[in-house]
Amino acid sequence: MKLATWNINSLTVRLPQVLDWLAANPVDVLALQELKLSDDKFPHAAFAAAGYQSVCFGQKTYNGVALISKTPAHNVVRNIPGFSDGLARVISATFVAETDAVPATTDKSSTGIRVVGAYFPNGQEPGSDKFEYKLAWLKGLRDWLRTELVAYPRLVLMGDFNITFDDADVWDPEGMCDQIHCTDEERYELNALIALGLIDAHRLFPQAPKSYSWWDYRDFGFRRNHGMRIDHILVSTALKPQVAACWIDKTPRKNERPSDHAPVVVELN
DNA sequence: ATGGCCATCGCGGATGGA
Repeated sequence: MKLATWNINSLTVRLPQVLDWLAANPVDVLALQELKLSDDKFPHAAFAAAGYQSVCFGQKTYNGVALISKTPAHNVVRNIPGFSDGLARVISATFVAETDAVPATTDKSSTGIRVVGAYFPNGQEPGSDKFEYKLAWLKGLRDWLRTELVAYPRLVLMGDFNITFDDADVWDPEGMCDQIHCTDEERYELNALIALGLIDAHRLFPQAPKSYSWWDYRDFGFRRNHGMRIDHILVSTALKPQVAACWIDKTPRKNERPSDHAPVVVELN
C-alpha cells in the first residue's frame, strides 16, 4: 500500500499537476492540503476519470483538505472532534487496499488503515494570535489522536505539519532559530505526537542530507535548496514493521507554476 | 532590508502563506 501527502497550494491552479503526478505515481491514498476551494467546486469527476475516488473538506480561499483514493473512504470524519475550529484542516478515513479486499461487513479497523490528512496551522509569528491558535490546535489534535490510536491502532497521520523536528530539517538553522516552524513550543508539540506512539517514516530510512519538502518561492529557494522539511508522514507503532520506504518527490517542484511543497510518499508492505 | 514570490479577491493592494 502506497500513501502520499501533498500541499498543492490551490487545487484550482494545480489540478493538472496532481493528475499528472498520480498518473506517474499511482498511490492508494493521496492526502491533499490547501485546496483553497469550497466543496461545490471540488473536481470529483476529474479524479474519477483518472480512476480515483475523493472525499473533501473544502473552504473558500483558505485551507481545505481532501483524500484521493483507489478504494472507498470509510467512516469519514472532518476536523478534530472535541476541538472547535472554523477552518477546514483535517479529514480522516479508513481505507482497505485493493489487494486486501474483505467483505463489506468485516470490521475495517482490523484490516484497513486509518488515514488522517491534516493541514496544520502556519502560526505566522511566535507570540502572535495565530501562533497561540497553532499551539491550541496542536493540543486539540494530540488529545483527540490519543483516543483515535486506541480505536485505530493502524493509523497514519500525514500532511503539512508546518513544524520542523530539528536543525536537520532546516536549510539555515541559525537564521531560523526560534522562528516560525522552528520554535521550541512547536517542536514540543510535535514530539508529544511522537510520544503517543507515532514514528517519522522519513527517518526510518537513510535519506540524503538536506532533504526538504518545502522551498520558498522567493530568491530561487528551490534551485539553491533553501528549504525546510515540514511535510511529514507519521505511522503508528503497529504499522512500523510494514514500512518499506519513504521519500520526498522533488520532481513536481520543477514544474512550471509549481506548488511550493513537494509530495512525500510512504510504502507499506 | 519594513524585501524578494505566489494565490486569492477583484481590479488595487491587502492578506496569508512559510
